[in-house]
Amino acid sequence: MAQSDLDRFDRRLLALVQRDAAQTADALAGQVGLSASAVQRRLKRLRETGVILSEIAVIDPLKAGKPNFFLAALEIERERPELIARLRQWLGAEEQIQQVYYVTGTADFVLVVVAPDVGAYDALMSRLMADNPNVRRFTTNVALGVGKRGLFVPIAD
Amino acid sequence: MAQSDLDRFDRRLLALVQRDAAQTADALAGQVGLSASAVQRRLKRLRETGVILSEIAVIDPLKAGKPNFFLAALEIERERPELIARLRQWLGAEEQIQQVYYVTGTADFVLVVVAPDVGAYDALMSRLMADNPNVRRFTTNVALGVGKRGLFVPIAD
DNA sequence: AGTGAAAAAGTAGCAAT
DNA sequence: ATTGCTACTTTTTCACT
Repeated sequence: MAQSDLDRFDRRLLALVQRDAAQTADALAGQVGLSASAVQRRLKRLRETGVILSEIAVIDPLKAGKPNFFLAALEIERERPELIARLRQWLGAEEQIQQVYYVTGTADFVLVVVAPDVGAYDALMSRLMADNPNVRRFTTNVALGVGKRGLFVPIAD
Repeated sequence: MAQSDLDRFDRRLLALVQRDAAQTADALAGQVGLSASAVQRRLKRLRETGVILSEIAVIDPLKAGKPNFFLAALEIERERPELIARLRQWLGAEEQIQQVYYVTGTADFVLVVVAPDVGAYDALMSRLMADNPNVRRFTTNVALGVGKRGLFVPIAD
């Protein structure tokens, strides 16, 4: 499903379920101006075509787990592009690595890492360096707090 | 509800619904070893006590919206702590600012920003600087791609 | 896309542990 | 205090218009 396949109703639905995926189809129907079954059909299609990747519960880290957040900026040797794919795969497989951004600028990759404590973070990053020789160095910013945490994607309406 | 109030069942439920919040209580019940009604009660309680903040649909940015991601590192004047609360509030109110981390190190705040294009990002950051005089400067990393995007919080089992 | 019936899931009360 | 069961209600699913 390409972006152009999303009509106004789909886009409005996506905006709504990104904020609250637990709403009933009936509630959504009222907001977008369709019947409940039309909403169901559209949501089903959006899930099947991968526009909606998943529906997840967002947990308050202060109330469950009390993890620490770290931001790591990796600098890569670009001479060996074949190693980059391996690195991406490695990053994707680590559950403590929550987010991976491939960036330009002072760094090449920026990671959002969540770990129970500094020791676990250190252990993770040691493994990262040991397993991926093309990571030249990295810098870490330790998060003292998290002000906001979301995955909202704005959709042109 | 403090963390210590979460027993083994709660923790296992949280681990499961963080991956898939659309599962039925019956399916969850089988995985944690409780009845469906016990699961429902616990989930309700976890929502009411704010351990579960929300349930959201995760959208594939490439298939909907095709936004650009930016990582902004803000450097703050610490001389006026009263302005920091205002800044935090400002950041929280902006929908394009998806995530805010309060960090130590080279920067004070790191933002994950999602915007339709560079122009929208520039406009946002101009407003940020205009409205918050205590932001001394910021650096931006433009994301060429996003390798992974999640909010999973590991919970000691 | 909407309608309506059947199936499934969620909610609430209750006895038992 | 919390479980599992059961009756009840809501929501989803699906065939049909």
